[in-house]
Amino acid sequence: VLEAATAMIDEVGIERFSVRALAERLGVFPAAIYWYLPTRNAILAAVVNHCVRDIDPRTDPADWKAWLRELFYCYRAVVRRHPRIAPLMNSQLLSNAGADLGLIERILAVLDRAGFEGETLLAAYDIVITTTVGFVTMEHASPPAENSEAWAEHMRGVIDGLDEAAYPTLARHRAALANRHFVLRWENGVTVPLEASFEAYVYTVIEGLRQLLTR
Amino acid sequence: VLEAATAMIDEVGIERFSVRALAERLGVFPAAIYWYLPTRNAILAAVVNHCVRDIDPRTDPADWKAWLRELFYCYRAVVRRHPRIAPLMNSQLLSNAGADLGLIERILAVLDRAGFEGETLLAAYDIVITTTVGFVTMEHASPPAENSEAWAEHMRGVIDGLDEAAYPTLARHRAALANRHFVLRWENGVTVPLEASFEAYVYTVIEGLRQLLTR
DNA sequence: ACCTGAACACCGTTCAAGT
DNA sequence: ACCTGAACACCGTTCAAGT
Repeated sequence: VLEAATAMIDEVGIERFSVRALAERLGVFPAAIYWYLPTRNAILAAVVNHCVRDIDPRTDPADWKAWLRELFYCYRAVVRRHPRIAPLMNSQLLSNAGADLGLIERILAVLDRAGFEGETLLAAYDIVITTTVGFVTMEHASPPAENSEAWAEHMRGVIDGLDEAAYPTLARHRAALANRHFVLRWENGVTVPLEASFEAYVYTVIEGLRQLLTR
Repeated sequence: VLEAATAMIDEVGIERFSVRALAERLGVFPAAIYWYLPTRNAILAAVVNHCVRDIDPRTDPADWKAWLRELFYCYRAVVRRHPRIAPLMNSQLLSNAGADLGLIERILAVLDRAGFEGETLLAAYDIVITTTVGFVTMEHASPPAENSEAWAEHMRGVIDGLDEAAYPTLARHRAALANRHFVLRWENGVTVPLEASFEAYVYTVIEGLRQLLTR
Protein backbone atom coordinates (compact mmCIF):
# COMPACT_ATOMS: atom_id res chain seq x y z
CA VAL A 1 0.00 0.00 0.00
CA LEU A 2 2.70 2.45 1.07
CA GLU A 3 5.33 -0.06 0.03
CA ALA A 4 4.01 0.42 -3.49
CA ALA A 5 4.37 4.18 -3.26
CA THR A 6 7.96 3.83 -2.07
CA ALA A 7 8.73 1.39 -4.86
CA MET A 8 7.19 3.64 -7.47
CA ILE A 9 9.09 6.72 -6.28
CA ASP A 10 12.32 4.72 -6.23
CA GLU A 11 11.67 3.85 -9.87
CA VAL A 12 10.36 7.01 -11.46
CA GLY A 13 11.02 9.82 -8.95
CA ILE A 14 8.62 12.22 -7.26
CA GLU A 15 8.05 14.35 -10.31
CA ARG A 16 6.56 11.47 -12.25
CA PHE A 17 4.88 9.87 -9.25
CA SER A 18 1.10 10.19 -9.53
CA VAL A 19 -1.76 8.96 -7.43
CA ARG A 20 -3.47 7.62 -10.54
CA ALA A 21 -0.46 5.61 -11.65
CA LEU A 22 -0.04 4.29 -8.13
CA ALA A 23 -3.65 3.15 -8.18
CA GLU A 24 -3.17 1.41 -11.50
CA ARG A 25 -0.06 -0.31 -10.18
CA LEU A 26 -2.19 -1.63 -7.30
CA GLY A 27 -4.95 -2.71 -9.69
CA VAL A 28 -7.41 -0.34 -8.13
CA PHE A 29 -9.37 2.84 -8.93
CA PRO A 30 -7.62 6.15 -8.16
CA ALA A 31 -10.14 7.12 -5.52
CA ALA A 32 -9.38 3.96 -3.53
CA ILE A 33 -6.03 5.43 -2.49
CA TYR A 34 -7.84 8.22 -0.69
CA TRP A 35 -9.28 5.83 1.80
CA TYR A 36 -5.78 5.31 3.23
CA LEU A 37 -4.12 8.69 2.85
CA PRO A 38 -5.88 12.01 2.39
CA THR A 39 -3.62 13.61 -0.19
CA ARG A 40 -0.68 13.20 -2.51
CA ASN A 41 1.57 15.17 -0.18
CA ALA A 42 0.52 12.95 2.71
CA ILE A 43 1.67 9.94 0.69
CA LEU A 44 5.04 11.60 0.10
CA ALA A 45 5.39 12.47 3.78
CA ALA A 46 4.54 8.91 4.76
CA VAL A 47 7.13 7.54 2.36
CA VAL A 48 9.79 9.83 3.78
CA ASN A 49 8.98 8.84 7.36
CA HIS A 50 9.01 5.22 6.31
CA CYS A 51 12.54 5.52 4.91
CA VAL A 52 13.89 7.64 7.75
CA ARG A 53 12.90 5.00 10.26
CA ASP A 54 16.07 3.11 9.33
CA ILE A 55 18.41 5.81 10.64
CA ASP A 56 19.73 4.44 13.87
CA PRO A 57 23.39 5.01 14.81
CA ARG A 58 24.55 2.19 17.04
CA THR A 59 27.81 3.66 18.28
CA ASP A 60 28.45 4.44 21.94
CA PRO A 61 26.62 7.73 22.66
CA ALA A 62 29.31 8.71 25.15
CA ASP A 63 31.68 9.44 22.28
CA TRP A 64 29.68 12.22 20.69
CA LYS A 65 32.04 12.73 17.77
CA ALA A 66 31.97 9.09 16.75
CA TRP A 67 28.22 9.00 17.24
CA LEU A 68 27.63 12.01 14.99
CA ARG A 69 29.97 10.55 12.39
CA GLU A 70 27.87 7.44 12.42
CA LEU A 71 24.67 9.47 12.16
CA PHE A 72 25.96 11.25 9.06
CA TYR A 73 26.96 8.01 7.40
CA CYS A 74 23.71 6.26 8.37
CA TYR A 75 21.69 9.04 6.84
CA ARG A 76 23.74 8.92 3.67
CA ALA A 77 23.23 5.17 3.43
CA VAL A 78 19.46 5.63 3.68
CA VAL A 79 19.41 8.27 0.96
CA ARG A 80 21.58 6.10 -1.24
CA ARG A 81 19.00 3.36 -0.87
CA HIS A 82 16.23 5.79 -1.91
CA PRO A 83 18.00 8.60 -3.77
CA ARG A 84 14.85 9.93 -5.41
CA ILE A 85 13.35 11.01 -2.12
CA ALA A 86 16.37 13.22 -1.43
CA PRO A 87 14.63 16.45 -2.49
CA LEU A 88 11.82 15.77 -0.02
CA MET A 89 13.97 15.48 3.08
CA ASN A 90 14.54 19.22 3.29
CA SER A 91 10.97 20.33 3.13
CA GLN A 92 9.48 17.44 5.02
CA LEU A 93 11.74 18.17 7.98
CA LEU A 94 10.33 21.61 8.69
CA SER A 95 8.38 19.79 11.28
CA ASN A 96 6.93 16.41 10.96
CA ALA A 97 5.47 15.11 14.13
CA GLY A 98 5.53 11.79 12.37
CA ALA A 99 9.30 12.15 12.58
CA ASP A 100 11.15 9.73 14.74
CA LEU A 101 11.11 11.55 18.08
CA GLY A 102 13.36 8.80 19.39
CA LEU A 103 16.11 9.91 17.04
CA ILE A 104 15.60 13.56 18.01
CA GLU A 105 15.84 12.64 21.66
CA ARG A 106 19.07 10.76 21.07
CA ILE A 107 20.67 13.63 19.16
CA LEU A 108 19.80 16.03 21.95
CA ALA A 109 20.95 13.58 24.61
CA VAL A 110 24.28 13.00 22.88
CA LEU A 111 24.93 16.74 22.56
CA ASP A 112 23.78 17.34 26.13
CA ARG A 113 26.17 14.72 27.44
CA ALA A 114 28.94 16.17 25.28
CA GLY A 115 28.68 19.35 27.30
CA PHE A 116 26.57 21.66 25.13
CA GLU A 117 24.34 23.87 27.25
CA GLY A 118 21.38 26.22 26.90
CA GLU A 119 21.14 28.14 23.65
CA THR A 120 24.33 26.52 22.36
CA LEU A 121 22.81 23.09 22.83
CA LEU A 122 19.81 24.04 20.74
CA ALA A 123 21.99 25.69 18.11
CA ALA A 124 24.19 22.59 17.95
CA TYR A 125 21.04 20.52 17.56
CA ASP A 126 19.84 22.65 14.63
CA ILE A 127 23.29 22.39 13.10
CA VAL A 128 23.28 18.61 13.35
CA ILE A 129 19.83 18.36 11.78
CA THR A 130 20.69 20.61 8.84
CA THR A 131 24.17 19.27 8.21
CA THR A 132 23.02 15.67 8.33
CA VAL A 133 20.57 16.40 5.54
CA GLY A 134 22.37 19.16 3.64
CA PHE A 135 25.30 17.68 1.77
CA VAL A 136 23.68 14.37 0.98
CA THR A 137 20.51 15.93 -0.39
CA MET A 138 22.47 18.02 -2.84
CA GLU A 139 24.83 15.20 -3.68
CA HIS A 140 21.85 13.15 -4.85
CA ALA A 141 19.80 15.88 -6.50
CA SER A 142 18.49 14.77 -9.87
CA PRO A 143 19.62 16.23 -13.16
CA PRO A 144 16.96 17.63 -15.55
CA ALA A 145 14.79 14.65 -16.42
CA GLU A 146 15.12 13.28 -19.94
CA ASN A 147 17.62 15.23 -21.98
CA SER A 148 20.56 13.59 -20.22
CA GLU A 149 22.97 13.11 -23.11
CA ALA A 150 22.31 16.54 -24.55
CA TRP A 151 22.74 17.98 -21.10
CA ALA A 152 26.05 16.21 -20.58
CA GLU A 153 27.27 17.49 -23.93
CA HIS A 154 26.21 21.01 -23.03
CA MET A 155 28.06 20.89 -19.70
CA ARG A 156 31.19 19.53 -21.33
CA GLY A 157 31.00 22.41 -23.76
CA VAL A 158 30.76 24.96 -20.97
CA ILE A 159 33.77 23.45 -19.22
CA ASP A 160 35.87 23.14 -22.35
CA GLY A 161 35.01 26.64 -23.41
CA LEU A 162 35.95 28.27 -20.09
CA ASP A 163 37.57 31.65 -20.54
CA GLU A 164 40.91 31.27 -18.77
CA ALA A 165 41.31 34.98 -18.29
CA ALA A 166 37.95 35.43 -16.59
CA TYR A 167 38.00 32.16 -14.62
CA PRO A 168 41.61 31.25 -13.96
CA THR A 169 41.11 29.08 -10.87
CA LEU A 170 38.16 27.27 -12.42
CA ALA A 171 40.11 26.69 -15.62
CA ARG A 172 43.12 25.38 -13.74
CA HIS A 173 41.02 22.69 -12.03
CA ARG A 174 38.63 22.02 -14.86
CA ALA A 175 39.65 18.42 -15.40
CA ALA A 176 39.20 17.54 -11.72
CA LEU A 177 35.91 19.45 -11.47
CA ALA A 178 34.16 18.14 -14.57
CA ASN A 179 31.25 15.92 -13.50
CA ARG A 180 33.04 15.41 -10.19
CA HIS A 181 32.05 18.45 -8.13
CA PHE A 182 29.04 20.68 -7.58
CA VAL A 183 27.59 22.91 -10.22
CA LEU A 184 29.79 21.35 -12.88
CA ARG A 185 28.28 17.86 -12.69
CA TRP A 186 25.84 16.34 -15.16
CA GLU A 187 25.31 13.16 -13.16
CA ASN A 188 24.33 12.99 -9.51
CA GLY A 189 25.66 11.11 -6.49
CA VAL A 190 23.94 7.89 -7.53
CA THR A 191 26.42 7.38 -10.34
CA VAL A 192 29.14 9.76 -9.20
CA PRO A 193 29.35 9.72 -5.40
CA LEU A 194 31.29 12.53 -3.73
CA GLU A 195 33.00 10.26 -1.21
CA ALA A 196 36.11 12.33 -0.58
CA SER A 197 34.19 15.57 -0.18
CA PHE A 198 31.66 13.93 2.11
CA GLU A 199 34.41 12.56 4.32
CA ALA A 200 35.92 16.05 4.57
CA TYR A 201 32.45 17.48 5.21
CA VAL A 202 31.82 15.21 8.16
CA TYR A 203 35.24 16.05 9.55
CA THR A 204 34.60 19.77 9.07
CA VAL A 205 31.23 19.79 10.80
CA ILE A 206 32.40 17.76 13.77
CA GLU A 207 35.58 19.78 14.24
CA GLY A 208 33.50 22.93 13.96
CA LEU A 209 31.13 21.69 16.64
CA ARG A 210 34.11 20.92 18.85
CA GLN A 211 35.15 24.55 18.51
CA LEU A 212 31.62 25.69 19.21
CA LEU A 213 31.62 23.62 22.39
CA THR A 214 34.64 25.48 23.74
CA ARG A 215 33.78 28.92 22.40
CA VAL B 1 8.07 37.98 -18.57
CA LEU B 2 10.36 36.19 -16.12
CA GLU B 3 9.76 38.97 -13.63
CA ALA B 4 6.14 37.83 -13.62
CA ALA B 5 7.14 34.25 -12.90
CA THR B 6 9.31 35.39 -10.00
CA ALA B 7 6.50 37.53 -8.65
CA MET B 8 4.00 34.73 -8.92
CA ILE B 9 6.25 32.23 -7.15
CA ASP B 10 6.94 34.76 -4.41
CA GLU B 11 3.20 35.03 -3.90
CA VAL B 12 1.86 31.49 -4.19
CA GLY B 13 4.91 29.19 -4.06
CA ILE B 14 6.20 26.65 -6.57
CA GLU B 15 3.53 24.08 -5.80
CA ARG B 16 0.74 26.38 -6.91
CA PHE B 17 2.74 28.02 -9.69
CA SER B 18 1.36 27.00 -13.09
CA VAL B 19 2.20 27.96 -16.63
CA ARG B 20 -1.45 28.59 -17.34
CA ALA B 21 -1.93 30.91 -14.40
CA LEU B 22 1.26 32.73 -15.36
CA ALA B 23 -0.12 33.19 -18.86
CA GLU B 24 -3.38 34.56 -17.51
CA ARG B 25 -1.48 36.95 -15.27
CA LEU B 26 0.28 38.23 -18.38
CA GLY B 27 -2.99 38.48 -20.30
CA VAL B 28 -1.87 35.95 -22.84
CA PHE B 29 -2.65 32.40 -24.00
CA PRO B 30 -0.79 29.58 -22.21
CA ALA B 31 1.05 28.52 -25.34
CA ALA B 32 2.60 31.99 -25.68
CA ILE B 33 4.86 31.27 -22.71
CA TYR B 34 6.47 28.45 -24.65
CA TRP B 35 7.91 30.85 -27.12
CA TYR B 36 10.25 32.16 -24.41
CA LEU B 37 11.00 29.11 -22.30
CA PRO B 38 10.62 25.49 -23.37
CA THR B 39 9.20 24.00 -20.20
CA ARG B 40 7.88 24.65 -16.72
CA ASN B 41 11.12 23.41 -15.17
CA ALA B 42 13.08 25.76 -17.39
CA ILE B 43 11.02 28.64 -16.01
CA LEU B 44 11.81 27.55 -12.47
CA ALA B 45 15.51 27.23 -13.28
CA ALA B 46 15.51 30.68 -14.86
CA VAL B 47 13.84 32.17 -11.80
CA VAL B 48 16.42 30.58 -9.51
CA ASN B 49 19.31 31.86 -11.60
CA HIS B 50 17.70 35.26 -11.68
CA CYS B 51 17.56 35.42 -7.88
CA VAL B 52 21.01 33.96 -7.32
CA ARG B 53 22.57 36.68 -9.42
CA ASP B 54 22.32 38.97 -6.39
CA ILE B 55 24.78 36.94 -4.30
CA ASP B 56 27.95 38.94 -4.35
CA PRO B 57 30.07 39.15 -1.18
CA ARG B 58 32.02 42.40 -1.23
CA THR B 59 34.45 41.70 1.58
CA ASP B 60 38.21 41.51 1.03
CA PRO B 61 38.88 38.07 -0.51
CA ALA B 62 42.23 37.92 1.26
CA ASP B 63 40.45 37.27 4.55
CA TRP B 64 38.82 33.99 3.58
CA LYS B 65 36.95 33.54 6.85
CA ALA B 66 35.32 36.95 6.66
CA TRP B 67 34.57 36.41 2.97
CA LEU B 68 32.83 33.10 3.58
CA ARG B 69 30.88 34.60 6.47
CA GLU B 70 29.69 37.28 4.09
CA LEU B 71 28.80 34.68 1.46
CA PHE B 72 26.64 32.79 3.95
CA TYR B 73 24.84 35.92 5.03
CA CYS B 74 24.40 37.16 1.45
CA TYR B 75 22.83 33.90 0.45
CA ARG B 76 20.51 33.96 3.41
CA ALA B 77 19.45 37.51 2.55
CA VAL B 78 18.58 36.41 -0.99
CA VAL B 79 16.50 33.49 0.23
CA ARG B 80 14.75 35.71 2.72
CA ARG B 81 13.80 37.96 -0.19
CA HIS B 82 12.39 34.96 -2.10
CA PRO B 83 11.71 32.31 0.54
CA ARG B 84 9.42 30.24 -1.66
CA ILE B 85 12.22 29.33 -4.05
CA ALA B 86 14.22 27.80 -1.17
CA PRO B 87 13.25 24.20 -2.04
CA LEU B 88 14.55 24.69 -5.57
CA MET B 89 18.07 25.74 -4.65
CA ASN B 90 19.11 22.23 -3.72
CA SER B 91 18.06 20.48 -6.86
CA GLN B 92 18.81 23.30 -9.26
CA LEU B 93 22.41 23.38 -8.07
CA LEU B 94 23.24 19.84 -9.19
CA SER B 95 24.67 21.56 -12.11
CA ASN B 96 23.33 24.58 -13.79
CA ALA B 97 25.58 25.98 -16.39
CA GLY B 98 23.39 29.02 -16.15
CA ALA B 99 24.83 29.37 -12.67
CA ASP B 100 26.99 32.33 -11.97
CA LEU B 101 30.40 30.99 -12.91
CA GLY B 102 31.86 34.23 -11.62
CA LEU B 103 30.74 33.35 -8.11
CA ILE B 104 32.12 29.82 -8.45
CA GLU B 105 35.43 31.23 -9.58
CA ARG B 106 35.58 33.56 -6.62
CA ILE B 107 34.81 30.81 -4.12
CA LEU B 108 37.57 28.67 -5.58
CA ALA B 109 39.96 31.59 -5.71
CA VAL B 110 39.31 32.54 -2.10
CA LEU B 111 39.89 28.96 -0.91
CA ASP B 112 42.94 28.63 -3.11
CA ARG B 113 44.47 31.78 -1.69
CA ALA B 114 43.57 30.59 1.82
CA GLY B 115 45.96 27.69 1.29
CA PHE B 116 43.68 24.79 0.38
CA GLU B 117 45.35 22.50 -2.14
CA GLY B 118 44.52 19.63 -4.49
CA GLU B 119 41.74 17.29 -3.34
CA THR B 120 41.27 19.29 -0.15
CA LEU B 121 40.61 22.42 -2.17
CA LEU B 122 37.88 20.71 -4.13
CA ALA B 123 36.41 19.15 -1.00
CA ALA B 124 36.40 22.54 0.71
CA TYR B 125 34.69 23.95 -2.34
CA ASP B 126 31.95 21.28 -2.20
CA ILE B 127 31.57 21.96 1.50
CA VAL B 128 31.13 25.67 0.93
CA ILE B 129 28.51 25.09 -1.78
CA THR B 130 26.45 22.68 0.30
CA THR B 131 26.73 24.53 3.59
CA THR B 132 25.83 27.86 2.02
CA VAL B 133 22.59 26.35 0.78
CA GLY B 134 21.88 23.73 3.44
CA PHE B 135 20.82 25.46 6.62
CA VAL B 136 18.96 28.30 4.96
CA THR B 137 16.96 26.04 2.66
CA MET B 138 15.68 24.04 5.59
CA GLU B 139 15.13 27.10 7.72
CA HIS B 140 12.73 28.42 5.07
CA ALA B 141 11.03 25.17 4.08
CA SER B 142 7.27 25.60 3.86
CA PRO B 143 4.83 23.95 6.20
CA PRO B 144 2.00 21.83 4.73
CA ALA B 145 -0.02 24.23 2.64
CA GLU B 146 -3.43 25.19 3.96
CA ASN B 147 -4.21 23.48 7.24
CA SER B 148 -1.93 25.79 9.17
CA GLU B 149 -3.94 26.34 12.35
CA ALA B 150 -4.88 22.68 12.64
CA TRP B 151 -1.25 21.79 12.04
CA ALA B 152 -0.05 24.19 14.74
CA GLU B 153 -2.56 22.74 17.16
CA HIS B 154 -1.41 19.23 16.32
CA MET B 155 2.25 20.10 16.88
CA ARG B 156 1.46 21.78 20.19
CA GLY B 157 -0.35 18.63 21.21
CA VAL B 158 2.64 16.47 20.36
CA ILE B 159 4.96 18.69 22.37
CA ASP B 160 2.65 18.98 25.37
CA GLY B 161 2.01 15.27 25.36
CA LEU B 162 5.69 14.27 25.32
CA ASP B 163 6.38 11.21 27.42
CA GLU B 164 9.03 12.42 29.88
CA ALA B 165 10.27 8.92 30.58
CA ALA B 166 10.87 8.10 26.91
CA TYR B 167 12.13 11.55 25.88
CA PRO B 168 13.74 13.17 28.90
CA THR B 169 16.05 15.59 27.10
CA LEU B 170 13.36 16.64 24.66
CA ALA B 171 10.90 17.14 27.48
CA ARG B 172 13.36 19.20 29.48
CA HIS B 173 13.80 21.65 26.61
CA ARG B 174 10.28 21.51 25.23
CA ALA B 175 9.46 25.14 25.91
CA ALA B 176 12.57 26.39 24.13
CA LEU B 177 12.12 23.96 21.23
CA ALA B 178 8.44 24.54 20.49
CA ASN B 179 8.12 26.31 17.13
CA ARG B 180 11.68 27.56 17.60
CA HIS B 181 13.83 24.68 16.37
CA PHE B 182 13.79 22.03 13.66
CA VAL B 183 11.28 19.24 13.50
CA LEU B 184 9.22 20.84 16.25
CA ARG B 185 8.28 23.98 14.34
CA TRP B 186 4.94 24.71 12.70
CA GLU B 187 6.09 27.98 11.13
CA ASN B 188 9.14 28.43 8.95
CA GLY B 189 12.03 30.88 8.92
CA VAL B 190 9.95 33.58 7.27
CA THR B 191 8.01 34.19 10.47
CA VAL B 192 10.36 32.49 12.92
CA PRO B 193 13.97 33.04 11.82
CA LEU B 194 16.64 30.87 13.43
CA GLU B 195 19.13 33.70 13.88
CA ALA B 196 21.07 32.33 16.82
CA SER B 197 21.41 28.88 15.30
CA PHE B 198 22.45 30.31 11.95
CA GLU B 199 25.12 32.41 13.59
CA ALA B 200 26.47 29.33 15.36
CA TYR B 201 26.21 27.38 12.10
CA VAL B 202 28.37 29.86 10.22
CA TYR B 203 30.89 29.84 13.05
CA THR B 204 30.92 26.03 13.08
CA VAL B 205 31.46 25.62 9.35
CA ILE B 206 34.24 28.19 9.19
CA GLU B 207 36.04 26.86 12.23
CA GLY B 208 35.69 23.37 10.80
CA LEU B 209 37.22 24.50 7.53
CA ARG B 210 40.08 26.06 9.45
CA GLN B 211 40.75 22.66 11.00
CA LEU B 212 40.49 21.00 7.60
CA LEU B 213 43.08 23.42 6.27
CA THR B 214 45.62 22.32 8.86
CA ARG B 215 44.74 18.64 8.93
C1' DA C 1 -14.55 -1.18 6.05
C1' DC C 2 -13.17 -0.71 1.55
C1' DC C 3 -13.85 0.16 -3.28
C1' DT C 4 -16.31 1.67 -7.77
C1' DG C 5 -17.71 4.94 -11.38
C1' DA C 6 -18.15 9.06 -12.79
C1' DA C 7 -17.45 13.63 -12.64
C1' DC C 8 -15.04 18.46 -11.68
C1' DA C 9 -11.68 21.58 -12.24
C1' DC C 10 -7.60 21.73 -13.35
C1' DC C 11 -2.69 20.66 -15.47
C1' DG C 12 1.84 20.83 -19.16
C1' DT C 13 2.69 20.65 -23.84
C1' DT C 14 2.08 20.45 -29.02
C1' DC C 15 0.92 22.26 -33.32
C1' DA C 16 -1.17 24.28 -37.12
C1' DA C 17 -2.61 28.65 -38.10
C1' DG C 18 -2.70 33.42 -37.87
C1' DT C 19 -0.39 38.48 -37.90
C1' DA D 1 9.08 37.32 -34.34
C1' DC D 2 5.37 36.50 -31.51
C1' DC D 3 0.77 34.96 -30.42
C1' DT D 4 -3.92 32.47 -31.05
C1' DG D 5 -7.15 28.54 -30.76
C1' DA D 6 -7.85 24.29 -30.17
C1' DA D 7 -6.69 19.95 -28.98
C1' DC D 8 -4.17 15.78 -26.42
C1' DA D 9 -3.12 13.27 -22.69
C1' DC D 10 -2.83 13.71 -18.49
C1' DC D 11 -3.46 15.34 -13.32
C1' DG D 12 -5.48 15.52 -7.83
C1' DT D 13 -9.63 15.28 -5.47
C1' DT D 14 -14.70 14.70 -4.36
C1' DC D 15 -18.75 12.21 -3.79
C1' DA D 16 -22.60 9.38 -4.25
C1' DA D 17 -23.17 4.74 -4.72
C1' DG D 18 -22.13 0.08 -4.29
C1' DT D 19 -20.56 -4.44 -1.53
